[in-house]
Amino acid sequence: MVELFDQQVRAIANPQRLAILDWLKDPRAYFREQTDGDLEDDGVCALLIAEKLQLAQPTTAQHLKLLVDARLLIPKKIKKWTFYRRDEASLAILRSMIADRL
Amino acid sequence: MVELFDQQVRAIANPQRLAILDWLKDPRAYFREQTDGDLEDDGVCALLIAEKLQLAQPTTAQHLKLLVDARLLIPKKIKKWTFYRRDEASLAILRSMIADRL
DNA sequence: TAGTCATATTGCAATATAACAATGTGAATG
DNA sequence: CATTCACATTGTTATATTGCAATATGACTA
Repeated sequence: MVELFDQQVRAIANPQRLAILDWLKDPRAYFREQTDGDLEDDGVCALLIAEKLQLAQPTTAQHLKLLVDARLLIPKKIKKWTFYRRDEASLAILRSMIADRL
Repeated sequence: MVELFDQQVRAIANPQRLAILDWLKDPRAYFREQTDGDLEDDGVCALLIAEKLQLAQPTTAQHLKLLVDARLLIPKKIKKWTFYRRDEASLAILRSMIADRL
């Protein structure tokens, strides 16, 4: 059994995943508009994230899964897309736990 | 070339190393007194840390080196011992950078 | 319903990490 | 000056991580 906290710290211990979290703070600043789904309210689709990361789709999917499993991103399926946005509540808790334990 | 920030985040992405950082906040609460070197002012010797981690000495040395390389711990050689204490300045910067980027 | 599109999953390679035993090193001690 | 002590380094093994190509899945579209 792995502590959620350890899992979360490992999730952010990677430049690509840190970049994703950072970009999703202000999706409109980093991603172009999408057809179905609002960049802010619904999140950013996996394809746009893969494109911006300059990584293959499966690699990006893996990073996204890791962040979702760690409860740092929230996925939302609409039609054939999956949109990802930050889990702000969880991130706030993580920030304060890190502040505590560091 | 690796960013210091990424190196530091990877350094804390490990339960053993997080424990070391935590214990060194209050060495007297977690470690017994040593012959040469003050637990607070000089730091805690590697042997005591290995013992508390319940890990072999080389494994502990590796964790300590990683933390020193990431500038999160400061080593101090006295006689035949090496004492380790927290690099509070560096840790404060890291905390605020994480708060920023998370 | 066949085909396409976005994403997920699987399998694989390369590299990194975490552990240990064995050994090296440099200071202290008999 | 040989030995011991504390720690560092090296070599090895097992596992985790990060990337990709190939393929599966599930939803739309013609």
